[in-house]
Amino acid sequence: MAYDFKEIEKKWIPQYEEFDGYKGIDFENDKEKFYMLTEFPYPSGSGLHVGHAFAMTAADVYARFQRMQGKNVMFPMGWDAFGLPAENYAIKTGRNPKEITKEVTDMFRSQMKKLGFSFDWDREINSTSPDYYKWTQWIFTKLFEEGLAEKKEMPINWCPKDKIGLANEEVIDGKCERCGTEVEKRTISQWVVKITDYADRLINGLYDTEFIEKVKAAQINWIGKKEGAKIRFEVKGHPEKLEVFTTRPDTIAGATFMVIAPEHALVGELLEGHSDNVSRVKEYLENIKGESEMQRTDASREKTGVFSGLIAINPITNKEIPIWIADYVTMSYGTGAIMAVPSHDDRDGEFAQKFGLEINETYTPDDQMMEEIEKRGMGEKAVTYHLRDWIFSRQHYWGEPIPMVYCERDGWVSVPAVDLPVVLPDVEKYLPTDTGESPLANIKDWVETTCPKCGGKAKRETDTMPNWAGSDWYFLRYCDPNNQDVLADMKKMEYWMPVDVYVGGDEHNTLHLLYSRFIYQFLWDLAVVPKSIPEPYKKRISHGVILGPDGNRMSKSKGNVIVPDEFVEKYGADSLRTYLMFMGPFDATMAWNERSLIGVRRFIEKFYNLIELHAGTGEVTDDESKKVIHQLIKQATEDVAEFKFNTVIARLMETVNTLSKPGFKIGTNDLGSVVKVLALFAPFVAEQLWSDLGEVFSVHNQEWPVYDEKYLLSERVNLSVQVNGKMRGLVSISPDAEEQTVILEVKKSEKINKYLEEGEIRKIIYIRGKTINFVVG
RNA sequence: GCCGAGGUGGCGAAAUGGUAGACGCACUAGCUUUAGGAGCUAGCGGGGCAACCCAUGGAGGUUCAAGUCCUCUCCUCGGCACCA
Repeated sequence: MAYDFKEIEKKWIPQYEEFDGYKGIDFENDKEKFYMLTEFPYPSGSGLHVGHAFAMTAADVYARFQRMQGKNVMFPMGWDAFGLPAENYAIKTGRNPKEITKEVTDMFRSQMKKLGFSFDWDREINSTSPDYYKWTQWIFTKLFEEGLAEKKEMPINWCPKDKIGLANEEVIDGKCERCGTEVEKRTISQWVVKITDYADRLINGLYDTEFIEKVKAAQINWIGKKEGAKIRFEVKGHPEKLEVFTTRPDTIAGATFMVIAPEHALVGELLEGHSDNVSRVKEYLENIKGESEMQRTDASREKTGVFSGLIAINPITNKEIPIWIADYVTMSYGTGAIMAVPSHDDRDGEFAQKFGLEINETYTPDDQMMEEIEKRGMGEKAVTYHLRDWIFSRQHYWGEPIPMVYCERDGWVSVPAVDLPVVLPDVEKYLPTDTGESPLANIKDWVETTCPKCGGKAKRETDTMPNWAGSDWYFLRYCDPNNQDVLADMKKMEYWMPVDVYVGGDEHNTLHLLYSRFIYQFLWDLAVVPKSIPEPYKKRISHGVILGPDGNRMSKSKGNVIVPDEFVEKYGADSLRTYLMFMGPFDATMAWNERSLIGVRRFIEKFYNLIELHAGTGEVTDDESKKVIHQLIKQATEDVAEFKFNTVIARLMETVNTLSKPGFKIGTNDLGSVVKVLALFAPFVAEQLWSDLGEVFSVHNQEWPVYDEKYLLSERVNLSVQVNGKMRGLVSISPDAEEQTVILEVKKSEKINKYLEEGEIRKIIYIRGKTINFVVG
């Protein structure tokens, strides 16, 4: 029978429904546990993307490998299903996002099964299920109770068209992600989570992990810890001193002016005063008000600013220095005020140049300066972070309701655990209201409630959580997905945690990864996760990106989107999976190429034919076949462990090419070993071939083959002969031949001898089994 | 500007400091007469009839030996960015 992937898939896919080989078993202490995690997708209406297929196939290959190595593997999957696209679709169609989510997750699940991912479906979770978000809400109440969440006035990105607050990540190039309108800054009351309290721990915790370098760097960079000093400058005629943050207190003698942000409190005070400069300051503020966030943060832009009329005193030089207002200084970093050292800082220099301010070229940085500053009480050492507190409110419908109640008497009160979850109510309209509140604000009898503390009248919070909330702790829920009493059973977490390998995309290296590490550390402080495990993820690796056939990032507008289903249909899931893993290194950026996929398809066909040819013949494997097969096993064992899948597939191809030549005899056992290697990549055809070899279901819970060194030893090896470092020929010789034997053999070759006779042999370097180099001169 | 990853045939890519280009795609020639994006054999970095010579972004260096290690430099991609 010829290879027919449709028949094979039709036959085997249903068999895995009841298959327990893919399930992780709690407390299976006879085996080593292995927790393999790949990011749970946002299930969008357009279905599983080829990027998902790529990342998940890689994780699947690795999970299968660990399983065959005899480990008890947990490889779960779920849905991160709250979010804007479902809400937008609901707004457009008037349909309930709950229904839409159900349809879409059903579609995703079925696509994943068709692709042969070995997920443990008993552990499936859904962030939009009340059973799940009960605990997302519970975590929030704890943050509040521990003083890490508070509601305060915060400037946010505001879309004037949609009348909605946007998170930074929802602003693309200064424009609203949904409608493309330029966003404005607006101040509204928002829940804020103090992730900055954990900044140092989020850095230090990285040293306990085996994250790849790039991920560690991205996190450290994002947190942006800077050590420096806070220094106070006297302002003439003003009672309060002006505090600045600087990383270079040693350069203070070079500070010839100061700059404050337009939002700085001092500017507000100034406008109430009678300075001659007030009108000019007002004019400047008016000018920059119209600027978008994007314009303001464009580093290449020419600097603008205005003299405030205020004069400060440099505490070291005692010179009077002017205070300027400029938008290149922002309130969100440091103190919103700087001492400008134009001779040392490019931006300050540029500013001084433009406005004709003094530049002190003669000063030199002074190592003792900090000591002096502290002694004189002018300032002290300080640390500042780029990481900002996490704005946790969204005025959207499709998210977890923030489980808080506002009482006139008691202020904000968290909903007690017994009353959780606060279920997201059904609404008529999913659009935000004119006031910028979430649609929940329209449901009177939901909003109006009683205070959990005093029993008096109170109102519910109508904002919902950001889409990061559900993914902050999902890896814990997989350990115990149906627990009604706690977020996950402690013993089960102790067994499964930490995540051994977490495969994900670079786009989540800062936000998701940092947020979830923060929440885990917070839960650790609450002692609701195992005390012995301070970090949730042992190893984080990031997968590559698949570009469209034109070499560009896939996008609907470019029309270069690859939909995996189409290729499953055309060439089969096995070919698609194997091609995805063969494209290049696991972490590289690679362009889609259908011709190469066809090449992989040819290989699978050839593989199929090879096994079919030998199956049931009762052959005894000959030495040459043994050698080829054991080389394959060795390379596969080593390379799969390092996520080097492309080279394993190359070796599989070589193996099949060699063994397909006439004359090889291969027994069932050895055929089985080769099928097991293929099973990682092409699970369905491997299952078929395993069955054709007369073996019992399933190839996927077999033991990984072990190679025997004795088959890898060769009697002869081609030794490269170099003369003065240049390759001059090969001699076929025993790999452990003595140097004298090699030299005798080399001398037999006229071709090589010619070079040896060009001079006297001064030195011979012989590397057994590899090379011999004659230094002639 | 900072951080990270890279630069090897027409293309995707391989190479514990030891035969550069495995494997795949595309291409060429020959054989097969083939309803399936076929199969088989051979060739396939550049130059040269050849012996050989030249080739891993560029320039130096270490070494018997460098794509691989070191120094400098150019470029590409990804992330962050008026970070004080």
